[in-house]
Amino acid sequence: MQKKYSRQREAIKRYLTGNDTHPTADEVYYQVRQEYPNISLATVYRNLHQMSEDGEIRRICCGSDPDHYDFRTEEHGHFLCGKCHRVFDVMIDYEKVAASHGPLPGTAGSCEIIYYGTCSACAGDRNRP
Amino acid sequence: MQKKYSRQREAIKRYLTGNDTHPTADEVYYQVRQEYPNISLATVYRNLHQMSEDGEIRRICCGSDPDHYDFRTEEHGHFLCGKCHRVFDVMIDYEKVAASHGPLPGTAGSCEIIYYGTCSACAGDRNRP
DNA sequence: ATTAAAAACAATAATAATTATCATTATTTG
DNA sequence: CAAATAATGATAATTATTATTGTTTTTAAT
Repeated sequence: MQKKYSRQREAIKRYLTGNDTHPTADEVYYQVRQEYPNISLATVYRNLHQMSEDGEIRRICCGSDPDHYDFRTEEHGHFLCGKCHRVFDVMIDYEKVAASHGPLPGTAGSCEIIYYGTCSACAGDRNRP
Repeated sequence: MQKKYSRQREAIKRYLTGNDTHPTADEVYYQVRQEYPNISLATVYRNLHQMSEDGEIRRICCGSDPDHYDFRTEEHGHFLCGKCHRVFDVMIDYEKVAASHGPLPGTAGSCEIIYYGTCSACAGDRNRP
């Protein structure tokens, strides 16, 4: 099945690329809807999935949060804020990490490093009761 | 709501503790069923969730696999085999890891490190067509 | 430009994993 | 032992995601 162009996919990719907050399928859906009001959520999922398969983008599975998507494909880590549910990039020296773990039970194709916490913005506005 | 004893929860905990393959809720369900044939899947989920909240066990969210549960609560990493879907422990020196990443966008409560690949057992028996 | 073939679409049904509800049972405490 | 309440089993509901299907776009060839 050779790939064909689609404006919907392009819009999805464009939104992802222009945004360093790594959105979920839902967020992409609501944004791209501005431009294509009758785009289907299934189309968003289909294209996000396809593009990650093709290595064009990266899917980030973080905890119980729905999957987020990242246009940066180079190896790097992430930080999920438990309050605003945004995902931030974290620069990591993977060579150093490789040197700091014990033997693996097989061969690894990839390594995901995710920090869970509260981002400084959310820690700032504490609206106490 | 103060906690009460339950034999079902004990059986779940016992199975988890006696097993270093980190099972999913489903696997726990089918095992504990041997002992308590009419335990409910909801009971399994409820207790696994509750125990992770209480810090008695750890929930491992790995990729698109259903959640796995680990009786070891000390900080360590994991390796998910994409073929047999077993999760293995990986010893990691977190101090070294902390020294190998850039600044975080907030304060992290935990850090999950997961390797995705194929375990040696599964790499061994390659039944080619 | 027309048209035929294939891929992508919108709408929606289906699935999988997990959580919530609720009436009944088990555990604790007096 | 009896009252109070947490835990259970059964099942409904929810959430995120994938599959299906009939229609529309895109591509390539006339």
